[in-house]
Amino acid sequence: MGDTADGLQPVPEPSLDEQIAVYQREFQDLDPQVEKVVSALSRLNRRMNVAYGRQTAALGISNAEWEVLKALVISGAPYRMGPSELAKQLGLTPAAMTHRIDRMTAEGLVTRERDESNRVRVIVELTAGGRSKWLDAMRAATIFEEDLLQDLSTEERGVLGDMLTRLLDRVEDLQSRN
Amino acid sequence: MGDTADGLQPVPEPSLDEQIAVYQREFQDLDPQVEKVVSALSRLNRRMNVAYGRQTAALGISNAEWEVLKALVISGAPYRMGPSELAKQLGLTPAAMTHRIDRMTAEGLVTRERDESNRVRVIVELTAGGRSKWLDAMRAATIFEEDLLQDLSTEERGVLGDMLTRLLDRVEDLQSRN
DNA sequence: TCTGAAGACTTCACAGCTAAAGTTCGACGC
DNA sequence: GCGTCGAACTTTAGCTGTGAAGTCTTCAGA
Repeated sequence: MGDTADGLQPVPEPSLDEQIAVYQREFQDLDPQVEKVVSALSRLNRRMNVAYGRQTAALGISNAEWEVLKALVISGAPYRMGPSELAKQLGLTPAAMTHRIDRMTAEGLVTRERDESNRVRVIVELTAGGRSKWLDAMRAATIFEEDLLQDLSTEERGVLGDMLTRLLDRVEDLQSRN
Repeated sequence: MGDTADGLQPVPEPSLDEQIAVYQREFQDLDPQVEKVVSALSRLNRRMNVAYGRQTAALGISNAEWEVLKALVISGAPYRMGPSELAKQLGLTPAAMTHRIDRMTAEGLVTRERDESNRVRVIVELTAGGRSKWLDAMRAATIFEEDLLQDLSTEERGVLGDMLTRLLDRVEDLQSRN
């Protein structure tokens, strides 16, 4: 018996267009143009996360930890944020944030201390080591990202960034009105 | 003392451009155009997953389960796949797939049986109920997706789909060569 | 000053994933 | 035939996340 043992084909991974063609057969009122955009977005993101994951793993941190480092750097000097603030930005529950900060503190990437001027609050602060890890990850990431966009001209990059920003505004708008 | 208790601002969520501006201060050789594209992609995807999650939750299934239903439908009639095939497509380990199939079998979304022609293999098959859930989720999803893209003209949608597809091809190429 | 309410974080119980070891079956060489 | 290898799935242990309850602190009003 050959490759296809009756019920199960190998199916390595259907191409985007194949996938959409099947969807159209199964679900008539589907706009293939819309579906192509959202399917590509979703696949692209999964692939990119895999790529980032490999890079951060090579640096001895996890993708999750890199997210925290990024948020702290983005907050600007002196690189301090509260756990719930971090949690909100990363889309996590405060409980998960507590655990992540535990781990990152143990690894020396951040410090955690009580805010003495308001003892309910906790201040998470980036350490020099954490900042240096961020830099390393950033260098690797930008190389990958430049590589990813290499086939797009400068104009195309601008157009793409603009359209994605508009989608982002739109989805934030949709979500704020519940 | 006002809003800003020394070290901690409220910072609801920095806009994309604010974020990139800070990045540029902290990391000189950053191409803001590239960064805008990748940051928008990442944020957009997170928001979209939240939206999908709400919709599938309203139907009584999880996002994870919806992914499985989609893969089975995409495989075409008779909607059968092996666990490891599914795992590969969804980017999961076989172990995770086993658990998901356990749950989905218990919920009547799929059936699991041994392939009698090759008793090492297992066949996961979509049930009528599972197919109907897929349809419900699909209806909700297309409404949301159409809504999301509403500000883009038909031409723009085409251009966006095309550019994203090129990025996808590129990232797959980068990953296949390890 | 005391009390109640609200906010910020942590703790607890549990769900879902990964990595690695285990099980079962089929294929191949002797 | 028989033993071994390899493939496909499952099982187990441990990690990371969620939701809900708990603790500690601050603030406003009696």
